Amino acid sequence: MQDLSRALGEVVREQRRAQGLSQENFGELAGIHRTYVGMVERGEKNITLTNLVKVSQALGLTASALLQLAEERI
Amino acid sequence: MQDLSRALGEVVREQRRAQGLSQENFGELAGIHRTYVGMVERGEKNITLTNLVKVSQALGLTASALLQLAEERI
DNA sequence: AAGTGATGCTAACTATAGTATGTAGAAAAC
DNA sequence: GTTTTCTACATACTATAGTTAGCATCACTT
Repeated sequence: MQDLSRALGEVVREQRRAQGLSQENFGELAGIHRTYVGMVERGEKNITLTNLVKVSQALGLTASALLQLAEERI
Repeated sequence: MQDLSRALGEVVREQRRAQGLSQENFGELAGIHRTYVGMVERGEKNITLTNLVKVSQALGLTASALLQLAEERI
């Protein structure tokens, strides 16, 4: 979903900032590239399950919990 | 995740069968190809968010709820 | 045992997710 | 006001997700 990707991006950005991390720091922590973090946060990417898990873990959340936060925004 | 994909596949298969649907019927309902349904159920695919949502909706679940069921199996 | 429906599996293709580099601009730090 | 940090964006590349067709097998039905 387009809306869901956008909502997910918002949640990721907020949670990342709440942890005081730059996109670059966060990317290293999650094991993904800094530019990709930006794309996800802007809702430009249709993320796969593996990367959703990476992002979730870096935020200290389960993938389902992160998704639920995104769903609540729609 | 590999484990999570496998677990997700198990859940999808069980839920689909609980609805009395073949992979083909389910595929049509979800808007995805029957062989792809098989691949997902066998945990061979790293599903994207859009397809996770399609599958979830066809099962009458939210994406986060479906994912949570999968996570509980690991 | 022949026919039918459901699923597994392979293989080829196309679309796009994911990776990486470089540039530019804004905001904060100094 | 210069430097540093962060992010957006363009572009190009490569990996793989997603689509499709075809064939094999299994279970059930008649």
